[in-house]
Amino acid sequence: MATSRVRPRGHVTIDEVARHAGVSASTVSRVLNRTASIGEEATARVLAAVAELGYVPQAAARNLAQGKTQTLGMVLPDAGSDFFMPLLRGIAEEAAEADYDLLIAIQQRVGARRSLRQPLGRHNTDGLFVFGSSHTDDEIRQLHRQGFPLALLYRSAPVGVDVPAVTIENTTGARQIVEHLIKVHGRRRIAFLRGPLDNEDSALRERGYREALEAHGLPFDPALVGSGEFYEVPAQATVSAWLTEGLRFDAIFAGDDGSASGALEALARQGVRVPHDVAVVGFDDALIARHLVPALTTVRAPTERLGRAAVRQILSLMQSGTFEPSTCLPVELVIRQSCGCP
Amino acid sequence: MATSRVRPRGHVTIDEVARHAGVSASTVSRVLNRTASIGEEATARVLAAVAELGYVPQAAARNLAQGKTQTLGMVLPDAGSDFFMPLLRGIAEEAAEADYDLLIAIQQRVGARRSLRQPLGRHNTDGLFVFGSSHTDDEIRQLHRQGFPLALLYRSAPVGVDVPAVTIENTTGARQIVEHLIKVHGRRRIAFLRGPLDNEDSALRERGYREALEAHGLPFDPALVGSGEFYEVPAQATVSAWLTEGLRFDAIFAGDDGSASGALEALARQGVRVPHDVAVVGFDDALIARHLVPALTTVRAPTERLGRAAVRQILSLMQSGTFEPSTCLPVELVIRQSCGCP
DNA sequence: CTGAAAGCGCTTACAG
DNA sequence: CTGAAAGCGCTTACAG
Repeated sequence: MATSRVRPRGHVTIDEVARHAGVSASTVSRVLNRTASIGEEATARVLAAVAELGYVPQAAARNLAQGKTQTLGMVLPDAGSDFFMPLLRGIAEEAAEADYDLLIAIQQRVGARRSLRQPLGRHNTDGLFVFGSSHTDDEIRQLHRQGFPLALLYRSAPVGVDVPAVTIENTTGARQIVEHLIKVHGRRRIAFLRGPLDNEDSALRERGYREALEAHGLPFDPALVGSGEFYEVPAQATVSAWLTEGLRFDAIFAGDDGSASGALEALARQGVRVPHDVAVVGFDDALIARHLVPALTTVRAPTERLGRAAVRQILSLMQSGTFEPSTCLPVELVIRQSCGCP
Repeated sequence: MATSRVRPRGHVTIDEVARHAGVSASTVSRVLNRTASIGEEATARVLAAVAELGYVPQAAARNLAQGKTQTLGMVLPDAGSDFFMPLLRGIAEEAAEADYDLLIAIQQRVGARRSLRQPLGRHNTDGLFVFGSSHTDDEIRQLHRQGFPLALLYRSAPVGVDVPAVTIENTTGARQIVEHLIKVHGRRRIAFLRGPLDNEDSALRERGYREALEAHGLPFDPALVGSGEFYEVPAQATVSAWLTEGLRFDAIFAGDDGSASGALEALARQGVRVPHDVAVVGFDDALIARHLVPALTTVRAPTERLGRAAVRQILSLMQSGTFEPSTCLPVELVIRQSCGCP
């Protein structure tokens, strides 16, 4: 029945290569993985056979034999703004350089949450990146307890959970940009548009905001803090409401560029001049920042670098068990016109 | 030596579940995969054991046994603009619904090109999405000849290559937006900023542009076609040069929103009023479109839908060998202010 | 409806 | 330096 030449799965196997090269499969494996020193001649024959047959090892078989997948997983929020491309690029490139694949999943929308089995886990991945609020503290704790390698992006580790976390200098960046408004532009009533209440970045940026006020003897006025949700629409609504109710302020520090954009929109609609009447600054240096009118002064978050750093940390954790518990990347003030600079 | 309770790989296997449920591994497999009808009682015991032990099948073992990976691959251009997030989301979600994983790779930068083995191929994937110009015609042809399931995104199939291709109504969209400039706003000297010369979208948009001119008896003037490269910087340079050399035009149809943004920038710098002196329109409806000043009139490309359609096509190809050779998704005119509308 | 057995394509002690 | 053999954890004819 079965013809010996038939290739049932449609791909070349290591045995065919071995036969072709006149060696054993073990030798082929060792040559390809450089996992033992092999004689010159045998090596040459193997390499020739591999090239001739176009052999590529089946990932599934390697994974099964080695007990690892050589794959890293990443869950992206359902939202998916332009913010994630640089992150993805950093992770994918750095992972590829270390010969790891990247499996991604889009977070299930709220409601359908956690319906079936988790898309990413130790059944198909050697490690997982956890972004911002894609997982709860408890979920992170549980994964970690199972001994599953994790790296956190844009958030720090829950207490007692010893995993690498890569973040940015939120507090410093926020303080610097608010101080810029105070010192360079003489603003004194600076409003803050915060992000979601459970968002760590937002909390730290608010801290920086308050530190800057304090450092310059300005009072903190709770009335000047409103909800921007890191999103245009709510930010616009908040600023419109402020204007309607006659709140006095001469600057707005938006928690991110999205809410800054909403703020600009609200101000423009009511004829408030930016930066003359009200200065506006943001955070992230998203793609739109340069295109807003006036061009947005903001804090640049090194997103791609952060992705790369996270890959290095998780690989280090997986390979040697050691890692930097927390890596905090510096940010950079990006001065444009919305703050009042020329 | 080896304790019988030791779990060397740190995960529950199907044999443990079988033992726990008092059945064979075959039965467990059948229950989980619904691949044969199993007695009620056995089913219940298996399910209970699975739940109790928290069993999740190892992907590698399944893949090896089944000869498939249940994974789809996607190569993203190195560039990685905000354009890709919706695409990725559409693909990832639709794939997840069909129980497929998504493996992504970032295209190697030019120069390092194709250095090692391909990151994505039949060794780790059941099918591959090919975006725009990420692969050459020859590469596509070769993959197809190897019988590897492919779906093309934002490009049509090379001649003689019978694979599903999902595109958008480039020509119609371009014709419509140019006709809008002609009919509604009375523009008669409309310039075109084309994309890369090898880009299919750009060629089709140029065709739509020319069709619109022709339909309204306007002459085609080669001087009015310049390079925008689907990118801000070159578009800005081209428009600046036009202005400097005194080229007369009363509208610009930019091949994409990125080049439209560059055009607006160039016009603003030289004090040309938009849309009063020169109307500007784009293509894609990227995130920045609404934020440009004036807000950009453009053509909306249904990127997420396109991703979903591509998944359905490749799955159909893989499962039944049948597919729509070409799916062309409708686009939609998005009227804002840069064309002259109020 | 159910199980024993073979097999998927690799890797890796073990032995030489 | 090299090979035979066992094993990774599943699935799936085959037999009953």
